[in-house]
Amino acid sequence: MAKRQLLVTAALPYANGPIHLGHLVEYIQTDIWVRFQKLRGHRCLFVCADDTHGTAIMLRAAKEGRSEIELIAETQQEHERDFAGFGIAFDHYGSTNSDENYELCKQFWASLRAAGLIVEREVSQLFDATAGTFLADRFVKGTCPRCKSPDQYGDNCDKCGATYSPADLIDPVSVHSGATPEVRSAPHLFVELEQLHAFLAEWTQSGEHLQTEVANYLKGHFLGEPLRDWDISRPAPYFGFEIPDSPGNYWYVWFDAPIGYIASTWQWCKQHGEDLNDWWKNPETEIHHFIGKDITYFHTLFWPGMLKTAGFTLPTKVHIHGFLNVAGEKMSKSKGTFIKAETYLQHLDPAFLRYYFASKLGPRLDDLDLNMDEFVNKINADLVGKVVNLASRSAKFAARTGLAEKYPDDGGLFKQAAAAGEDIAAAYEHCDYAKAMRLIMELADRANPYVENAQPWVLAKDPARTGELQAICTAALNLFRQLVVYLAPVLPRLAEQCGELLGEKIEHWSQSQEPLLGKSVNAFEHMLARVKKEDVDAMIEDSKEKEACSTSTPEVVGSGAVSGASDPWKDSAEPLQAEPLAETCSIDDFVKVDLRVARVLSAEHVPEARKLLKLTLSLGGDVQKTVFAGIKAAYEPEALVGRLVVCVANLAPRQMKFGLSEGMVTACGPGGAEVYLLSPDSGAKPGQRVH
RNA sequence: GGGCCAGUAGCUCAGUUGGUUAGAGCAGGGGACUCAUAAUCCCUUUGUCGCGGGUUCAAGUCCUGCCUGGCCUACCA
Repeated sequence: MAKRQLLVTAALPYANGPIHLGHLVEYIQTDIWVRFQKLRGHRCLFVCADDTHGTAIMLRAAKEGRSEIELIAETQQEHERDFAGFGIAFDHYGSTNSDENYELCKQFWASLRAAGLIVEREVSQLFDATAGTFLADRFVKGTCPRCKSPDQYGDNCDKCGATYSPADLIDPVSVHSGATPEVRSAPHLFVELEQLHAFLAEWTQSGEHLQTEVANYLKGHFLGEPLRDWDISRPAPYFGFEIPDSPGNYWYVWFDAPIGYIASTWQWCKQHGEDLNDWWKNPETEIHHFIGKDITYFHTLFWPGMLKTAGFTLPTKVHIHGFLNVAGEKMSKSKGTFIKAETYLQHLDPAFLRYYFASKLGPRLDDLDLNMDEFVNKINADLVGKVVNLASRSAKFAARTGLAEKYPDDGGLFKQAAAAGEDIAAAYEHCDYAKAMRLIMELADRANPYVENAQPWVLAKDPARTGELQAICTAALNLFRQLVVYLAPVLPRLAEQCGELLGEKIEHWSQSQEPLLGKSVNAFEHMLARVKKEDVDAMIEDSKEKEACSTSTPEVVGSGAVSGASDPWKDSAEPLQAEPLAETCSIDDFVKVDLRVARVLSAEHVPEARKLLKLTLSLGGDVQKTVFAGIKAAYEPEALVGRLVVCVANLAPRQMKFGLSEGMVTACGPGGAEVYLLSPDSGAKPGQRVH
């Protein structure tokens, strides 16, 4: 087989938070692929780095009263510790805040300028004079200019769906300081990506570089119309690199982040006396990016465009995966399913998660689900019961005899499993780890009955039959070792332990093709402990507690912080953080809103609507209102009929696709299935005003 | 509304270019063994292959319409 040269990257984690299990899907997926390629004898370099620039880092550092440099150094240390804990073996882990990255950014920039892709335009943006910074759209809140809903973000209204610029908001407020921002205009630099349209259409649609569903997505959503200019600069103050020919302006974090892939490679090259061009300007080198579906846009349009313009090698493949759900739902801090890497490692063996993810990961970008019962079962049944059991049931005997000189008749098992190697390798190569694990476990399923039939424990009692015993154990341990070679990309620690047991390191895929003979066998030591459900439960419990106390402090915006000392409920600070307090309003402002108790007379599904229920409310007497409420995911219509709710009774009626909505019912919660209607205490009567 | 994916045993899934009687693991039931981490082994129950049409000698597999779920996107709130 021709030796390939591969450069592999995983997405750069942002230096603004800890690694959690969702991140680890990607790093484990990538690490397995890299280990597989190395095991196959290819030259493979795995680089990554912390993504360190941008407004979020700058503001957090300010809030914590320290420098950005200090913050990103500390975060990077934590990230590297967590990755090491899960056996993610980067060849180099850098930072986007490096000299090499700045140097490369300048090169890319010069190329973009030379190609005539950069244009300058004035952009009006809200400016927070208190915090001294321009405000990205999501850092401004205010009242929607169209439907007058309060507390909307600066780019669009999640009540009426209007899109607008933050300057259009009524009574805008900076999320950072609570100050009223002012409109300031500043020159911004844009990349005219449309000039590369033909190239990007060809590159994305060639069928070679992207999963088909991704190619279709891009075709349908972006490439069908002119590509929009990309605003690539941010005015000072901004934590990042200043643009050399545009003083006072900084490259937007998404410009320098992917360049960090190259910068990290360069740092490795410097340390190892290699030439960067051999990796990034060499058509023989394959470049593979592993990313999550949320950053598809950047890696499949901007990034290839930048690489093409600057004369670097384009990615051979961009491998895109889905998100992680836990117990069938999005990870939730309050439910303890938002599990940090660090927390996991306090309770469970990283090998478990590596194997579990491997058994679930396919080549598509479907989301995957971490189901705790399945997790426990898979580890115990597959790894402990099937694979490791082969060694633990035969190694004790074999320690006495050593491995035979000649491989015994095992009914063709070793040969069959060796022949399966190419299928397993192909599954790894195509990122179909679920298939690879399935194939490997099929082999394991055949190995245990062999031992069962051979009854080594009977032979062990008869000294005259030591030769037979040795033969059986030689087969059993070789079948075990063969499985471990196939599993080595997923379970590197198990591969090491197998190497220690049999006195020969596992270093190459080809070791699965020939049995190991004539070696002594060391004393068997436990390789994997069974997973206990209690440990899993404890981890989840721990994730809940951690969250409750860790968020009470500095990040709460505008909190008159409740003292934590006498708070027996330990309510999380998350909801308030997710939606900071609105600007102070006067009593006069408040009385404009006429809240009334209302009884739900009827509630029905609106067949064409995804989120809406149609409610008929009574305000007493014969006053009724029809209201469309976005609570379909949370409530069954039948359950609402007869109950009292609080409605906004003087809201301007609004024509919706499905009819006229004459008010709204009050509810709280993040949305989706988590919506909680307000109810008055018993005794309230429809029509009464809420004061 | 548009795009993509999925729907096969109680659960998780396999099923290659259409080709015998649709499979595996787990769970359930019965038994065996005791080398092994209450591990293992043998036997065993369960299927309108989401639904309806069509192509074909032959459809889980191909085509088409529909239903359900997921993700994305848009619109409307």
